[in-house]
Amino acid sequence: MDLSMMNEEQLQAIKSTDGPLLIMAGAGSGKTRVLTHRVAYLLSEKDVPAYNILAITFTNKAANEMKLRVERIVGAQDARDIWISTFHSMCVRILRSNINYLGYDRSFSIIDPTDQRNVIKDIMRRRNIDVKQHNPRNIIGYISNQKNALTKPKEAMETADKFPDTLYAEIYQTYQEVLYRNSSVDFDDLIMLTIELFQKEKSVLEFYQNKFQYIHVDEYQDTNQAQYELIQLLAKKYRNICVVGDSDQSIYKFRGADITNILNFEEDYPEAKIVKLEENYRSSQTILDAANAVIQNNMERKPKNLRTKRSLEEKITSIVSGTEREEGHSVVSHIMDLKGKYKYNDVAVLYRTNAQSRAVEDALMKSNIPYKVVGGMKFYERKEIKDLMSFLRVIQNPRDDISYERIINVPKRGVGQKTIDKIRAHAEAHEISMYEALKAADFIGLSGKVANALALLNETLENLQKKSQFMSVTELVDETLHDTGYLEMLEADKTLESKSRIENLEEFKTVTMEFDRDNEVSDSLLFEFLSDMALVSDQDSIEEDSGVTLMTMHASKGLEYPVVFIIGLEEGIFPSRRAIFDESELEEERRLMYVALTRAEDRLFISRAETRTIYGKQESNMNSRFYGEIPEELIEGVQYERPSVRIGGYNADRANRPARGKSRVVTTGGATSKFKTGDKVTHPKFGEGLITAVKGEGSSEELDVVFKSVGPKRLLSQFAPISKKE
DNA sequence: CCCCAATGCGAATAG
DNA sequence: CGCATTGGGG
Ligand SMILES: Nc1ncnc2c1ncn2[C@@H]1O[C@H](COP(=O)(O)OP(=O)(O)OP(=O)(O)O)[C@@H](O)[C@H]1O
Repeated sequence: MDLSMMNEEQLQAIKSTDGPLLIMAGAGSGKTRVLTHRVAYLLSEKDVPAYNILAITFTNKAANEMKLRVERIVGAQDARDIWISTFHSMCVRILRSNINYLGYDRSFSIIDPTDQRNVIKDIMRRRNIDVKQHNPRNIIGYISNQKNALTKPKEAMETADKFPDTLYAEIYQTYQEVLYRNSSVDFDDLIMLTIELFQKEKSVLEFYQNKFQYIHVDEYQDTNQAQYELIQLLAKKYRNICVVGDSDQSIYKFRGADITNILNFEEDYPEAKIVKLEENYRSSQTILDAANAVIQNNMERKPKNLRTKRSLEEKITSIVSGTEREEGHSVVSHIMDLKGKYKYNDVAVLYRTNAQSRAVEDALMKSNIPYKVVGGMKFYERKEIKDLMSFLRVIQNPRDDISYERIINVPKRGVGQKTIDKIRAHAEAHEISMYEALKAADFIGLSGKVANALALLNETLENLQKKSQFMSVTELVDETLHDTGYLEMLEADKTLESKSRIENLEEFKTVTMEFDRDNEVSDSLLFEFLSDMALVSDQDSIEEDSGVTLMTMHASKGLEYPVVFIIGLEEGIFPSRRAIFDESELEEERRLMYVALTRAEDRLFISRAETRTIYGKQESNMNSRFYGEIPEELIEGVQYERPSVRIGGYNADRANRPARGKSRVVTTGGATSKFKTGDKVTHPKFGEGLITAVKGEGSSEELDVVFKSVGPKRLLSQFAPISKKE
């Protein structure tokens, strides 16, 4: 096997096959390449059977790419039995074979996040809990946290000691019962239930422990407690565990990721070997210098320095625009300037929130530049697609009342809330599913017309269920749309909207066709299709075709582009307003900046707007502190002003001054305002403060002020007893 | 039961 | 601003 293109450390990582191994891989140091070759090395040089190898990747796309690369090195035959997948896919696979031990059907559904929300709201409604007092979002977050920490409802109830946790724990319990009755699981259950299974059925755990003698985990810094536990269990017997990660790239704390997993690896496995990959093969020295400088502002980190053989090349270009629309146009004009040197495919535009894509999209569209937006409002979130998916889920899992309720009146067959309540009551009284309950329609007390319509629906579903056993997914979709009358309903309605729905369903069939191409017809086909669909990530759906790529910085993790734009570098946007006053959240934002910076190979553009429209209101934000953390000699396109204020340890020097550059200078806050971002003010009660944002205008103008004494406050300009200092 | 218009309220990152 | 809920008339 040819390993000549590997450097010394990479070789070490590849060849240290036995025992625990921690690969601390800096950005762009070739960890993906190392992981791939390590797996290939195990197969071809160490004669480890593919059957005994597990590799966990962060996305399905990465899994498929790794599979292909391993196949290219050792041949498809030798690679066939290897498990390369994400945590979630792995768990689906394990649960599919074993979930019956936990009482769920093996045809279980993976609940859609929207349905999940509806289940929570429904539970709240039944318990007369006001959704205005308790945001379902918080409850979903609570439940997710519990599951990531492997806390069962019972335990959550016992340990909850303060409101609203006490209430949330009860909702959690009911929620879990509802899911169980529906033989449905949510994303977090996939991991938690797999662990539960392993704990309950030792033989199953032993089976997988013996199977997975060589375990690899990519992006280990972003694993959560449950995933950590799962790996611990699996690796316990053979202790051949190789984890790869970079603690500076941990950006998923908000969904439970725990950076201490990677930091404590050496304690978990005292015999662990550690290999550091610190040579970056991706970026110019300029870009790397910027990234290193920024991340150095994080206090809670082990020092590390990435090196590269590349030299100081083109400087980082700073773009300052008046509004977000102008920012979009600036980005586009810079992209046009790159014509000849780079293709559209080489360019990525990164931002903090999905909503920021809009202005860039508009500008790209006007200039006829092809582009693709990753994530955001997905194709699969459209009504017609969700309806179809609900039909398929019910066909696959008749216990899935959650999906059944969605389609029970689609197309319209005169079923309303009253009818649903009746069926539900009957189902609950007899501890059966609604679908099952309808077989006894006569006893429920429905009107003849409705009862007939529902009997027909059930018959249709039963037939489709039979068809699902021997049809391809594409065929089944066609049959479903026809038999249920869904397509007919859309065709009968001649509106543009219905036309577009039909088109979308056609489009959906290209997805099913691709799936059918790769998968044999079997009685597991529909299950696999549905679980694959549930687990697609944003990165998975990045299309290959030419165009500029727009995505959040989170979605960009692991990717690389010759040209990168980072937009919206403003306090309150990036770092996010919600992170500004919490040191550890701020460090996470900074790591996100680090990830974004290190995506770039050659050219990097950093951009901000003086004012932007947020929820219909004009706001003006200060320059992002991250901007100020990049050494100025690496940046072109901006002149700096003298440093001035310093508040709460935040170096406001360059950062808070409206920078002057290529674009043009805009006075923040508008001409009518007395105050502008960056002004130092005094307040009779709060003392000295700094204006961090000016919103709205005239009498409704609001000021965000950070006071030295009391921290952040929002004041109405008109009434605030403050005066400008200096 | 269905549909539309008015209203009111919330608001990040994601599998 | 955009979505979800709500209330009234058909
Ligand atoms: N030994 C090598 N010689 C030349 N190029 C290499 C070598 N190792 C890796 N590379 C290149 O470096 C780039 C970065 O590799 P890779 O994507 O694996 O990095 P990474 O460690 O996953 O980065 P990140 O953590 O930032 O996502 C790739 O384009 C890869 O081809």
